[in-house]
Amino acid sequence: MIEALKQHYGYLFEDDLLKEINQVGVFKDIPAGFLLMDIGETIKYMPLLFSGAIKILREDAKGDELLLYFIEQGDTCTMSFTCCLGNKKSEIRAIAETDTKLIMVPVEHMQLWLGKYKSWQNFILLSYHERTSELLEAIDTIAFLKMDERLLKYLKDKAMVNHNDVINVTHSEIAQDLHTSRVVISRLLKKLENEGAIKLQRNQIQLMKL
DNA sequence: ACATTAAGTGATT
DNA sequence: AATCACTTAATGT
Repeated sequence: MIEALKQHYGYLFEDDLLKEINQVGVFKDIPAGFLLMDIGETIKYMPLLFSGAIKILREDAKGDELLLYFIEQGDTCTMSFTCCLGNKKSEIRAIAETDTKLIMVPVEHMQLWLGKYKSWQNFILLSYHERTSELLEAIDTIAFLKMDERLLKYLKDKAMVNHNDVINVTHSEIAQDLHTSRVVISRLLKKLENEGAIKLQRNQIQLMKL
């Protein structure tokens, strides 16, 4: 496992830190669709991604979801950091978008390492910055883009994290992520298909031009 | 062959 | 852009 760590995080962390991560972390193989963290749960571990992607969702009062952003390799969940300081509960839901390999580090080490390792400090600050940017982007998307533009962005993002232009989703799953109705998605997808941007099949969408 | 789930469509608000 | 109501198509048992 230490080799895998070095391979993915060696360029970020010094050897001593890698060793510590290796000692206290738990390596996990997560299948696509697995619920990693739900709203209201206390966060005990922070994930360091090796490969794959995780989607981060917000939920409204009715239980409907809204996709905020994806986390990819080299990323961590900043929420886990914020929460461990105040022992707060998660305000987001995290679901594995693809099969994902990651290492779970107990949160109590995070603060310790902040003082001990400069590289860890940088990593946390940088992650913070990246997450904040992505949140702002998510807000912009919801506030300023129309549904057809949001859909197109969604498809592109999805293709990117999956490293594949063929996406396996149903229209209603998209509708859930974008917090709209299936009918609307079906219509917009149909329009995109007529424009030649995508190709539709049952449970599958192929992106033609990006 | 039948039931279930996914997707397409017109009409209305 | 959302909702309803209905149709058609694909898929599982």
